[in-house]
Amino acid sequence: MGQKPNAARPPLRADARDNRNRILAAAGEVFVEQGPGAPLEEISKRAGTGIATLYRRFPDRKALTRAVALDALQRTMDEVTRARDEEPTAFAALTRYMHRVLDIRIGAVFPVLLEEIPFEDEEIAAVRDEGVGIMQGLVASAQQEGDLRPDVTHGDIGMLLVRLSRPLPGPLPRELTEDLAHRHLDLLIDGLRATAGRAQALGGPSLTFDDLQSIGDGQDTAAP
Amino acid sequence: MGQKPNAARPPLRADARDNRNRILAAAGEVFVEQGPGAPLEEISKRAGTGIATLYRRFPDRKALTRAVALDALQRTMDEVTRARDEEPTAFAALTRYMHRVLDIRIGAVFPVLLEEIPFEDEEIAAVRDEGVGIMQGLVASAQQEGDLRPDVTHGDIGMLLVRLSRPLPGPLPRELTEDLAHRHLDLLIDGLRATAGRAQALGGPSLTFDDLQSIGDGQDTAAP
DNA sequence: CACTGACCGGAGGATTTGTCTCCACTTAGT
DNA sequence: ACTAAGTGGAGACAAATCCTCCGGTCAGTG
Repeated sequence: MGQKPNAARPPLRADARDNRNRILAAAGEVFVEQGPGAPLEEISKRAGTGIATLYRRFPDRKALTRAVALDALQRTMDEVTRARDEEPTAFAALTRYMHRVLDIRIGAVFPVLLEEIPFEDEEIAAVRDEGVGIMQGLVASAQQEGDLRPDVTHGDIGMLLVRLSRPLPGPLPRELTEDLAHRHLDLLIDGLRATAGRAQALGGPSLTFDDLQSIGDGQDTAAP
Repeated sequence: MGQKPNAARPPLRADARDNRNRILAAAGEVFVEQGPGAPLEEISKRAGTGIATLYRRFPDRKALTRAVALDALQRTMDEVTRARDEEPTAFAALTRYMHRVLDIRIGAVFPVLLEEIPFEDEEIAAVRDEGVGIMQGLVASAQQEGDLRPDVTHGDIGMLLVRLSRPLPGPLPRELTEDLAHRHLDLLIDGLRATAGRAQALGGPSLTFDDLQSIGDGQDTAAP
């Protein structure tokens, strides 16, 4: 488990391995900035390699997309696990995790995944579901401990992270928009806190991750 | 003032006027969903007209973009003015305004404006600055009245609106993402409220609209 | 009702943009 | 020092998009 079916591939040479990682990182950035259809040449250029190198490691766009998604998901898993284990309260773990997600920017990569990769992809689904499960647990705990307002779902948190992760369009330099994202997340976290004199409960649909999944199923983008 | 230099154009025929408006509306939607580079044919199709009609009214992409931006800005101006005049408190006006902006989705159109239209465009700058001025006034009042936390700027609010306005990527139907946007705005508004026992002030840069403007000046997207 | 000039749709040529392959050159690893 | 793995970039091919042209239609008027 955890190895491609067609195993026994000789390990990459050191420099090739480096290049592969650089391409993966660059692809993450470019997908976040320009969307999942961004030109692959842009990615290879940003990685400092030729276009051929990219195609050698990832036979087509789908393979690259998938690798990026898997990589980001795994890092996110790491973060949520570590946050849960190291922070004193569930709420603290949640906030720490949220800030870290902004840094990874998986929030912005994740929707790409949703659009381009079938929901059934096993390897991805496994990592994803485990991470979602942990998050769900944190949310429930934080609500039981009275720190997190009871009317939000882990789906809300996920979607808010997506919103905050995406870079603001326009001429702002990247570093600045990232600082702003953290600032705005702080603002949001204050809104997530449980408070005695809350005016009223939230309106609108309170979706969970599973709801999103079932909605996604009925979709089709085929052309005649 | 307020009329194109080359005035005295005969008024459009009724059906042509209709088409023009439909194109404008469709362009707004498509730009929001697909970005400012979206194919013009998609716009004309969604407006229910032929591509030629679009080109007849708007000689090129820039003209269309500009018209969309101006239209959205004017509606936003309307909303902020009305909110200020009709609501009992500045904070109430602010929240009402924010919800209305989500409906107009100018938040998502505005960055397009920033990218495609020169900052010096007089007609646009006039409407924009007036709207920004009113917002700035509302923020200051709400802070003086003790309803709005003192460490946010009108720039924060504007950028948060941009974040919330943009549709979530992925297969969610449009209506659903809009409902969710309002839900999440409510969450955010609770974070914006002034509260006695606030943990700590916000970190990160606290930019105003003017800061954004001066940052935008030093940009260039020319090709060799 | 009949007329006419404004208005319309959509086919299609030109052009830009992106994908992916091939091959002569370079370099890590023994 | 040797060699198999790795590399880069030109360019053929394909797709998407722009924008114009022209025969047909319809709103508005007398």
